[in-house]
Parts: sequence; structure tokens; C-alpha cells
Amino acid sequence: MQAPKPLRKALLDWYAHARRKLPWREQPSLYGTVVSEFMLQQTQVSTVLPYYDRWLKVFPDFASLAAASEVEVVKQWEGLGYYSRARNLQRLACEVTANGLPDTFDGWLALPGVGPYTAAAIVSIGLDLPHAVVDGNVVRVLTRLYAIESNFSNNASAVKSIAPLADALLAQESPGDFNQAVMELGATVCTKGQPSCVICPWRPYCKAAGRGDPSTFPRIQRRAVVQKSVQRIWLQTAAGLLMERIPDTAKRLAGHYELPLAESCQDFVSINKRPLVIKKRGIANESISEAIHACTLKSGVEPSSCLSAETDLQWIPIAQLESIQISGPHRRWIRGILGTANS
DNA sequence: AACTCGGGGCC
DNA sequence: GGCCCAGAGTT
Repeated sequence: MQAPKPLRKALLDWYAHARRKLPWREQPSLYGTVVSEFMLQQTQVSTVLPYYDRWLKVFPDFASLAAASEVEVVKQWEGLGYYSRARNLQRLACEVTANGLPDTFDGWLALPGVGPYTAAAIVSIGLDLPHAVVDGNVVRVLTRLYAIESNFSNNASAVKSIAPLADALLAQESPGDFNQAVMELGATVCTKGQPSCVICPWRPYCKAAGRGDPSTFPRIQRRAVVQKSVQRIWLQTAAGLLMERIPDTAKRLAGHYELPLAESCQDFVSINKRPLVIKKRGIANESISEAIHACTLKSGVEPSSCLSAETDLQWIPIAQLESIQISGPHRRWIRGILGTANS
């Protein structure tokens, strides 16, 4: 390995002037660090920014978050995805409010929603403890720096393989800045498609840049995408729009509302043959096509008789759509359809 | 080790 | 349209 010392200095000098002004950096606090790290799990900085600002206004500290209701917490998270993060963050707030803040890596790791990455980020940034983070950015930057040609079977094995390198490189005296600097480099310079090697502080040390093929790293096998298709209905009456509530016991989008599945309504609606619109969305390795069919009630059926305890169907007055939790794509689709209808 | 969990940005 | 993103929990 290249002597780590010049690499550390080059990176930290670059980070001192190139780092983006982000709210959790401008007004640093342990609470802000924890909130930002939860939001940033599998989510890009630009997406997180508005959520972070609003979150700190509504829940300014651990105690206020611990005291909030779960519905309120998930409502503030709406649209950000991976809702277990919100519930885990609140459980964490309850635990630290009751038992105090951990001061070790293992102490943070034991809290809900905190894995190896998040624990290392929190203790390095918030407590100056020397733990290296390994996320997607770090994997990309280090596999390029050393031109590691291993074909990793998945992301987890790449992280595991890169961890010792990250530990060896870590600047022990400023672990928080070093960790953020590597990730900042990955996010702004050593990007996936076309890295900006000419402005990279590690250009003189980078094996992949020297060879001219940095964008071919890391080499990680991706899972095949599974195609799925779903039929949904659009049924609007004087009572409002028919929506289906996803049970609290569901793993995905528990407690959220979506447009009803056609199979939940087949007993009482007539479905127009041609769908109103066909939308697509992705969830992890699934590509889901959702056809939305405009419907009418079968003759003689009253709106109230559509509702039953088994299906979780509810009439939502149009004016109240904003105040319930709706999955992000469905909220956009509904706005689009209502907007088209009104114009 | 494999699966599940959202949504948005980007080429 | 495919890929990726400051990952963690469950099985």
C-alpha cells in the first residue's frame, strides 16, 4: 500500500475547501448527526435536504422526538422511503432519552436502526473516535485507488473486503473529517459514470486513474430485475376517492394508503377495459407496472357497502387526501389525475 | 448469504 | 429504462 500519510493530507486539504455547506455540517450537533445519517441511508443528499430542515424544526432534539406519536413521526418521513428508518429513529430517541447517550461504537451499534456504517459515522463525526466508515462511496473510491479487480457477488461482500483498507487509511487524529472527506470525494468527484480525475486530490496516487479505466470499478454483480404488474382502480364518488389502507402488520408501507387493488373491489365495481393510465415504479430489484382503471359502482351498489373490515377500503374526501399518509408515487399519480380532470 | 424495504436523480 | 444512492433488519 502507498504510504497513507500523504494520501491523508492531500484528502484533508482538499476537503477543507471543497466540502459542501450542508446543514448538519454548518450547525453540528450529535442529534443532527444521527438524524442526517439515518436519512442518508440509501438516499442522496439532495433528496434529504428539505426533509432534514423540516425535521429539525418539528423535532429539534431527542426528547421531542421521543415524545412524539409514531403517526406524526412517519408523517414527517412521508416520501423519503424506507419507513422503518423513521420508526427506528424514534425508538432510538426513546432509548437515549431514558438511558443517556452511548459514548462507544458498540454502544451506538446496539441501538435500533444503527448498523456498522451508521455507528462508525456517529462516533467518528460526533465523538472523534477512530472508526472508518464503509459505504458505497468508500467502496467506489478505494477500489479505484487500488484498482481492485475482484468481482464481488454483492455489495455486502465488497464492503467487507474494503473495510481493512479503510481502517488502514483512516486519519486517526481527525476521523470525522477523514470519513466525510472520502464520502464527499465519492459523491462529488469520484462519481460512478464519469469521475473528474483532473481535479481529484488522489489523482497522483490512484491506480485506476493511471490506467485510464476508473469507471470500471467497483466490479459488483447486480441482481436480476424481476418484472411485476398490478391492477388498481380509480373510483371517485360524492363520498370522495376510494383508497386502500395497508395494514400495520405489512412489511411494506404499513399504515400508508394507496389506490385500491382491483381484486379488492371486484365484487362491486365495473372496470373499464382500457386503463386510465399505466405507471411504473421500482422497489429494489423489482420493476412494477401499475395499471389504473377508471371504475364505476355496479348498479344498485351503495358507496357505504363497499367498505368491509377485511379489505381496509375507505372513502377519502378529496380535501382530506393531503392529511393522510399516501405512498409517494401514488400521491403524485393522484395529483396528476385530479389535475387533469379539473383542467 | 439472500431477501426485503422507497423513492428520486441521473445518464 | 437501468443503475445507484452517507444500509439495516430479518430469515
